[in-house]
Amino acid sequence: MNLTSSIKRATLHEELVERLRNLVIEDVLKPDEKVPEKELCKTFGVSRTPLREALKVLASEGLVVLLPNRGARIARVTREELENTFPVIAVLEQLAGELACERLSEDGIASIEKRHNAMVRAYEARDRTAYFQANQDIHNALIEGAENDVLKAHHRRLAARVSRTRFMVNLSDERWSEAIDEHNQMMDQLRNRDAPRLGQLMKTHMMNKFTAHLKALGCDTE
Amino acid sequence: MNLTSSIKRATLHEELVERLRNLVIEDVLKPDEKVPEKELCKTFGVSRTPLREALKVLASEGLVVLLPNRGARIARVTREELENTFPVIAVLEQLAGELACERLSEDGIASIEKRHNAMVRAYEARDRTAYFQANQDIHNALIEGAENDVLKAHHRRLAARVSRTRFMVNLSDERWSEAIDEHNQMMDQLRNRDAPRLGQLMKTHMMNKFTAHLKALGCDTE
DNA sequence: TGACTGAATTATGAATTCATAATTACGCTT
DNA sequence: AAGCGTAATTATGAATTCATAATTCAGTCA
Repeated sequence: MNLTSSIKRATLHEELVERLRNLVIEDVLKPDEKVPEKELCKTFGVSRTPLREALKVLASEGLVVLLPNRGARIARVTREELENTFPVIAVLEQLAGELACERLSEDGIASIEKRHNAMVRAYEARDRTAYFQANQDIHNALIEGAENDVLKAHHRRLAARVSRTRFMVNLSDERWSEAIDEHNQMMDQLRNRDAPRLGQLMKTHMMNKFTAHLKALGCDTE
Repeated sequence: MNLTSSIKRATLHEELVERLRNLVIEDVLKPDEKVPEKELCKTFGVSRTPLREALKVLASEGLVVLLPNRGARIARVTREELENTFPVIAVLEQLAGELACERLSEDGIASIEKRHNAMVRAYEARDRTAYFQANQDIHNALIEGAENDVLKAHHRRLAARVSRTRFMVNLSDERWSEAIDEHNQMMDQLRNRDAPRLGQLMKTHMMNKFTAHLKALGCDTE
């Protein structure tokens, strides 16, 4: 147990960054919507100063857009931005795969295998929710296994940015089966501890995922 | 000429973020030093509010550390952080190389070749300053040529974080000659438009650069 | 002399206030 | 009634104020 976890939160703006980020990611605050400064101040019971500080941070993360003298709006993720973000996530996951391959303990690999099996079972039961959860667990475990905080932080930021669109698309049966196949190959290479091959597999897996994702979105995201 | 370039700056905090970032990168504000809030307010002629907003943003970028009720300090870059950052920069440059290879116009390649030749001349004249400048120009041109703002933004952020240490190390003659060799190979593959090979070259070039960098730093960075 | 205590000072985080830009509402003209 | 212009209202950015936490410094006692 982490010692700092019991400490509530040192500063209001940090807490607010966290909360506002979740509101954006969970799509409570919708794209292009104006951020209701006054209202949020009331609901959180804080003054405008810390809230505005938090908005500045979120703006630097790209989650909100600040228009001078016209307040903050929730950033809209354009298709172009998705197309730019995905390859970056892919190479970060490639690196994560390579590093995790070298650094994970046998127990760590076993733990990922457990999640992998859970994911396969979810697929066989066609349980999308369980599948998405297990899938995300695996990717997170690999990022964690890379033991590189810089990589983790940048991956996290990028993932947050596009996570909203994940809920907007449906996984086709064809792509789903492909994805499972790719994950099986990844699991094989992880067990082999073949870092370059796992990295390559993860990169192409992510790119395939994104291609399917974009295709499912169609062109109406702009 | 960019139309927005004539507009001074919309908000104080944006301008302050920019200025403070430069003060950190240019090592005017030194690692572990306390950020002199009051003093900076006077020199910039602003109140504490926008300055503190800027500090929050810089903290989210990792350039400063905020200690609750104890103000802000300039972040110290540890050896561990360097070791984590370098591979991430390397894979981003790999991706940049791949994309630039596909997207650069012939003129764009010619322009890089000009900078490349300038770099080689600087090497032959053993002009370190000119070399570093030309070298950075080439890398920036490749990032730019990738035409991916997300990649560019994350690369920029990471580069800013480690740029300070660049001034701390001396390039050995041996490494310098190796670097020129690597750049020649990169230039060849760029002309060939062999994206995977250029990407691979850039990744290993960066990793070699970093290895030399770390070796030159020794273990006294912690 | 040197470490400890506690008051004075200073710095920090957050609320409030203030000036100004943007938006809305209203009346006026055609 | 539609469009324009101006006044009222509101929202925004930034300065100021205020409460509190941290630091400094003087005085005390071992």
